[in-house]
Amino acid sequence: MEHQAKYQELKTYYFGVLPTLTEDSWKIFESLLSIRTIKKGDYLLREGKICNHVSFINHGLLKIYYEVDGKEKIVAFFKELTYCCDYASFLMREPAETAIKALEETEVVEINYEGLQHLYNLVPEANMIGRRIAENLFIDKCRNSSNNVTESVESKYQKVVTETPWLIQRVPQYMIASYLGITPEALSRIKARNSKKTVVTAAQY
Amino acid sequence: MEHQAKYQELKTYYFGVLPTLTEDSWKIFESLLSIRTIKKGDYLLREGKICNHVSFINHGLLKIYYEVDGKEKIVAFFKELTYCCDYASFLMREPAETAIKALEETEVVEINYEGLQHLYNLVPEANMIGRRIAENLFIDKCRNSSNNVTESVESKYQKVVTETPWLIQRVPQYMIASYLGITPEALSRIKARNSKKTVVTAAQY
DNA sequence: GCTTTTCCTTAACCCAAATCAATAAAACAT
DNA sequence: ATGTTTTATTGATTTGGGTTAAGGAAAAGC
Repeated sequence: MEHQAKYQELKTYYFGVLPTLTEDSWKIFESLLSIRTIKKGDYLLREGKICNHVSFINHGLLKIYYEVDGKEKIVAFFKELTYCCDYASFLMREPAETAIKALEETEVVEINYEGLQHLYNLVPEANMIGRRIAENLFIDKCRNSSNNVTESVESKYQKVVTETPWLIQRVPQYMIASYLGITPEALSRIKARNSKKTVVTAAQY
Repeated sequence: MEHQAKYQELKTYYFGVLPTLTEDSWKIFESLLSIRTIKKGDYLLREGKICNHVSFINHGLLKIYYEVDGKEKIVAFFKELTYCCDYASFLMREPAETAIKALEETEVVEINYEGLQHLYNLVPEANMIGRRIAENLFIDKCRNSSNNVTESVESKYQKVVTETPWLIQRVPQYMIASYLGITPEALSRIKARNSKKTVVTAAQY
């Protein structure tokens, strides 16, 4: 099967750190997966729809965001070799308050809600994996909002620059601004201030 | 045993909505629990320590907060019949960035990290419970930060007033302010503005 | 190549909330 | 009850980011 290599990737990156499933369990899991491609600018999930899949990204880049009085508030970016989902909508079976849109041509391997419940029933060990995934998601979310509370916009931007340089490369600055919770103008000013500082500092030596 | 009633409460409120454990599994779980009381003003968890327990609150009230340049940033309040933990520290076995402090005399029933892992090993169904708990925590966190992004300080305050009136009763206003991410002065002004509005509105009829 | 659209920057002005400071009101203790 | 500490309010001032608007740079389209 052509997709075999994709699934192998998934197995390695997604579950590599997790307790391994038996070959049989893995087969069951694999049988529940499907592949989807999303063109740049298209939606993986539309606001108001129930999120019905957990998607593992083979390649591409997506954003998850709220739309509040006409303006986007980007919550997160998802790139290849991570999973992507409005987990709140997915788990609660409620309409999503967010939308997920592809910023680049994207390919995902996904499992749908029924498939996952099926898996939990058929393969009890999968509960442990599900637990770890939920735990990791929660921890990430905690770190994230901890950052938002603790740090200034300025240092949040610095963190993006140093910790996720790929983001700067791959998305326009106004989306970074939205992600940081400020306007593009404000981010532009912050950058200007910083580069001025650097020049001054450099000039002193 | 004197604590029996306490554990019954826990069983009802904490696991009531969750798939029930068998009597035997429950016995194992129960054997791993212990009781602790925290005096008003004392810590359930100190910043920098690894959070070693998930605590179910029998009675009392706690706050979880960051301390950033001398000022508290309150993340959440926990009252009786909910669970309380710095889950990020607990799961990652990392020093907590938060502290948890009792705002009232508090009694908790808790399970420690080793106990919980032990439980997961002995009672595989517990993984499902752990999964559901992590999922719920994550969803709560999502809702919360969604709120923070989407809504104005004003409407966040209104939400606290209408949705968690007990908070207003039980904690001083400056902590509500911290929870909302503003200064006590700012909250005082919001209240003043609102009551003025109400008076004006009332006078018009 | 040139045009068009999209994105970024800069400036002037405005506003909500922070800060600083002083006072008032509650809560607590003896 | 009275003094002490803690909490809440109000005012004056500052500030960081929002808003509006305009011009420049870079990408995308043809």
